[in-house]
Amino acid sequence: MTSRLERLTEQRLASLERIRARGIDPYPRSYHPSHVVQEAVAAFEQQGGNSPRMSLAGRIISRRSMGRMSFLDIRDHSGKIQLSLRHDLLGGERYELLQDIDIGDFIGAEGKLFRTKSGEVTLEVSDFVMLCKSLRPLPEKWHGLADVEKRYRQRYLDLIANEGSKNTFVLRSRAITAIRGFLNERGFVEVETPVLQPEAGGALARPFVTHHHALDQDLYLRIALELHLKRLVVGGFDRVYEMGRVFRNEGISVRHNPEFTLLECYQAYSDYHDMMRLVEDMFAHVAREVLGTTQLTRDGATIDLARPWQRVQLREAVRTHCGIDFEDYPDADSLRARMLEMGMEVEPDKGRGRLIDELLSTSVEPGIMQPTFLLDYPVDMSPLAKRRQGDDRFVERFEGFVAGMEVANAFTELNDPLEQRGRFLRQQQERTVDEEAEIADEDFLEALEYGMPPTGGLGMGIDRMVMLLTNQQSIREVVLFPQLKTKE
RNA sequence: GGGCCGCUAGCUCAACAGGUAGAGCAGCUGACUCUUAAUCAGCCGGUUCUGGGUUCGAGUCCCAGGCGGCUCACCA
Repeated sequence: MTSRLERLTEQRLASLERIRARGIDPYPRSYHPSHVVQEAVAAFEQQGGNSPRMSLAGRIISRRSMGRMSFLDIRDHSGKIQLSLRHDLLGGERYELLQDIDIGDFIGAEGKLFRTKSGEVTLEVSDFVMLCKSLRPLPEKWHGLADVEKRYRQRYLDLIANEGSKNTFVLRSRAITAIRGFLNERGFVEVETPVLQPEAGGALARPFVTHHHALDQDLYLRIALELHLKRLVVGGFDRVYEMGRVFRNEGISVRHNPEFTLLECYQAYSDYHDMMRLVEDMFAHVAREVLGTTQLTRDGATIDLARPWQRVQLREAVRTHCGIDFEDYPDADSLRARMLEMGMEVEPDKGRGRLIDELLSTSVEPGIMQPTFLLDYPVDMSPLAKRRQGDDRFVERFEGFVAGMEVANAFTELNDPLEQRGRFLRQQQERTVDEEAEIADEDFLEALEYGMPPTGGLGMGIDRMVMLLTNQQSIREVVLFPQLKTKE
């Protein structure tokens, strides 16, 4: 380390030794404050300025010293408060201990609250104890921590220095609680299914591979929750969900972290119309719980998550946005030719489904601001969804979009085991040219053969939902420890 | 993986056209019993991301590399 930081640390180590020399433990076991800061202030205001004796604890975040009187600001999880420490009240020995107390240390303090001349509620400290000595200087109080890389690598500093960042993650937690509450209220049962799997199915994505030594077998980190949750529907969990981490070995971007949190839920005796209703209600519920409103502001526009969301046929949406009716092009070759003709860059290996997906993600998705469901996807994009009644080319599937971002994906689940097997086979045939095709999961197929009731299923990216609710443009701002390359 | 941009004190940022690397905060010493971005006086503090090169002289120009941001590609 550089000499400057070394010197600061040396000074603090010297303080630490002086504290020990006084017979004080700088790292005591516990401290039980009578109040948290916010409650203490609220009680004081309520009682018209009368204060009982109380104790508070927190990290020192700033300090103003005027000789025989000092003010410290401390902060706990609920807020910050000013402490007043006076030489005449504490006595010389106690007051001198302040010499060895730095910004960043934790202390516990007891006394009574009063209001200063300028009106700030302040604890008049009659005694205080050291709770933890800090050996490194905190980021600067006024500008906070701005270095983006440092904010991600040392998130704890970001949380200390930037209140907004902390608020984002508190909101994330509340959103997740709200989702659980919403689903539990409706009779859904939360479960946990394996992260390590012999085959990574349920989505089209490149998995991470690992190895189990005792079994001497390669295992994959899951890329979706789908196939196990549907096994549970077979097993009689009529309403089931899991909110869990999935892993995709693909590019990293402002919308993609290699591991992210996915909610999937399945409701027996339902179809994708019911799932649309569920998505509308869930978004509105969560927004009300964490924001107190269903309205968001994004890029200066107001977005209202309250239902009803717009419903547009995918085919219509693609046709209006880029002038291609993909039903005029029944195979990959003709569609690709059309796209090339329009000047689009097209990977030569992509199947028809992936080409349509490209049309969707490049021309349609970015333009959708208000909550919208695109419905009825071509069957070749969706091997796990049930066909539309009366039109074999499409499946009953929708994706939900808000602010140019995909936030939900749902369908009427395919529960015909023979057709499911056929769909898997077709995917595997395409696999020779397309690495990320769905793999036939024999165990899953066997489960389906026992019979799965008609079921609606839904997947939602929690990180993206939090991005919406917190108006963040990057997924790294809503993931506490985003994936970064190791230094050196 | 491609393109563009960035990396200077613990933190936030300066440094013209290539000419002794600066400031604020934090820290240290002193003064100060209602301050709150406390104030006042003084002081300390640098591998300018790394390694090469050009030059009398490089934070600055060139080459290579590292890490990050944005973007494109990739991506259920």
